[in-house]
Amino acid sequence: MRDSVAKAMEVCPVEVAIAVLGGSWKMTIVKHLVSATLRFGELSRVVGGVSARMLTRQLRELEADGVVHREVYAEVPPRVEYSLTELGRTLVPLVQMLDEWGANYQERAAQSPSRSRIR
Amino acid sequence: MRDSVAKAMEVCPVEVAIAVLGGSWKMTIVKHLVSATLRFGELSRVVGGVSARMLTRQLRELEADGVVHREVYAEVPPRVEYSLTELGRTLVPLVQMLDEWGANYQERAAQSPSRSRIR
DNA sequence: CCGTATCCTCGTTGATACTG
DNA sequence: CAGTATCAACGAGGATACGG
Repeated sequence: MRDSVAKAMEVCPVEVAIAVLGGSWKMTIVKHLVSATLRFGELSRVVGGVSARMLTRQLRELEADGVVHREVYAEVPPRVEYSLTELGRTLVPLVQMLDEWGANYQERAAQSPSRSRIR
Repeated sequence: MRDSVAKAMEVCPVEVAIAVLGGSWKMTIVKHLVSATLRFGELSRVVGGVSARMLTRQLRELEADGVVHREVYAEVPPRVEYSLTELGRTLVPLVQMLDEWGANYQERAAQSPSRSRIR
């Protein structure tokens, strides 16, 4: 398990969940893998604005945390497919709630578009 | 709104939720505020191992994101109380799910205590 | 009691170039 | 196609000291 997750375990279960899911683009990745198995390049496209370097890193962490499965096909050109593990599929209702909450938050923000500038 | 949240809005609603809730100790703070209004010092105690500096910072961000309300009482000695806003209370089911998922993850990890050391 | 100010370190991320 | 290597820049976070 990753150190950040181990550290979260000493604090609170909610922090464990955040440690596993809180990385940049991670939940977006999981969200897209809910409905389909995707190749690296496909993920790169559906997740907007992520570099190959970051996408690789986030996928490796999700794999290390047992959420995502990585299947490599020994072909030319190479093909690598990513899918949710059994554990990953337990995230489905969570992803839905987060997505809905985020969308609702976005709507509210659109109604009062002030910026509070915390530094 | 904070820049990280604005940035997340351009990616995906789930990222918005993560941007608001993903900071260190944030969900732990929210979790504890679900059942009670708490003073700064009380939060400092129930959230383990957080410095005053970080706790202040996380609380200010949660306030900026409209999740937490900060009430200052002009007394000596000073008293500052933190509570959930209406928006913050919409997080309650989310916090419960994250807590359960994290606890379940922790149980699984306890059964296969391997470490994958991703750097 | 409830913070802020300052300094410093370390991890994370972006950009770019390269490879099996 | 699906990455890795390398370097530079940035920001989060700890330690410590101080203030209203």
